[in-house]
Amino acid sequence: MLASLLNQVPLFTPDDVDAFLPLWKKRYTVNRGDFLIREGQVEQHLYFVESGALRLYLPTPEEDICVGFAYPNTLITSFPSLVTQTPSLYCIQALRRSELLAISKTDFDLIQEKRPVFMKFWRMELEKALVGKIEREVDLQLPDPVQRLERLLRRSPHIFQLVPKKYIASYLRMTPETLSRIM
Amino acid sequence: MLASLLNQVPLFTPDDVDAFLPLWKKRYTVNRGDFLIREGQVEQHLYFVESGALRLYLPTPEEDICVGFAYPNTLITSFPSLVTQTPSLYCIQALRRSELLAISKTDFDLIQEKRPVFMKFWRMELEKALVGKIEREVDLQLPDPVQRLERLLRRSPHIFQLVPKKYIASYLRMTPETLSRIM
DNA sequence: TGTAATTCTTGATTTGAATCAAGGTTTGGC
DNA sequence: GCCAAACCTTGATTCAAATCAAGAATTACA
Repeated sequence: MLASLLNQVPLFTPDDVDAFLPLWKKRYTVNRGDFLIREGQVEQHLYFVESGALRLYLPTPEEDICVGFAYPNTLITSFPSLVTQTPSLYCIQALRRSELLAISKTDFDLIQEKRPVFMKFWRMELEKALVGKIEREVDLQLPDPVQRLERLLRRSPHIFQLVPKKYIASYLRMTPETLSRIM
Repeated sequence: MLASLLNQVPLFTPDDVDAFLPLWKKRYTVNRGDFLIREGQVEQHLYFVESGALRLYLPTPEEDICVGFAYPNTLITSFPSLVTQTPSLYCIQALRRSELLAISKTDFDLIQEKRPVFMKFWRMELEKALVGKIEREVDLQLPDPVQRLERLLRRSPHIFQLVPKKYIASYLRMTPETLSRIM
């Protein structure tokens, strides 16, 4: 599953893939409600979702702010914590029973040093992620809830099947009631 | 100016810096109101601001949505367009007379291939940018305008000196009237 | 499969930011 | 240094989304 995805990356030779796959050493199965990481912990892993669904959110005194979702074939981590190795402000919680593969930061850093193609790969992934966040930044600034919804429907229609609407409402910075009324 | 900044990057040897600096070939001086890039153009450069101030925004039928600022010692570009080499949705406009240095995408890509340290440098810059955007994503989701303002005041107090408040208001997704009332 | 917990929907009401408007201030350019 | 343009402030009013509330539908899992 991860294998077939990596084999589709034009950058990688079969040998690159063979060097990479064994680094995804840990296999996690989490139940609905379980946490991959909680606020205060330092993120040590990058996760690949094989099955299930998860939410990434910032807990605040008032309410949780949902900032992302993960589902099969996507990567997830508490990125700021992983990069800076400081305590995470974010939590990652399973919305249903989920299976994940994990690679440690150490192993990931090492293979980037050993094989430049992985640094290039990661650079490209970061560029894609940044482009996505820039689009998201615009989405969040739209004053009209209907427009915000439309843009998410266009960009990620599948998440409406995978994730309870109340989390999507938070992600779209509106109440569940408002989302329900405009859907 | 750019030189002294690059010399502070621990990653770089003096030789790296010597190889990099000459690639910043073009020098632009733009007047207040001038555009570095307009919607529809394909971004070819990464810019370094030596003096002045600029805004990065998405023009929409209703209103401009301000998504960023640049000021001395910062980099700016229409990132999605630069990376994907597709027409830019964004505009970059000078808010006052500004002086910039520019490196072409081609030269930047080449030096990353030639000298791995530049790939590493760029990866780190991308990581920083992504962490910044993740913080910004949370800022934008805060329902209370006062909290949004507070977070910007904490993170970038200097821009209040550099940029007209009406653009800051847009950046904070509120009207100039609201910003004026809460400042 | 049955039952409890969770999530979703719909209606009534409140509230706070947007809008509209006008006067005052600062800034840019000649 | 002067003038026009741009920007900011403040007040009155409007309006759309949040809140409050309750019942319906769906989902989890024993």
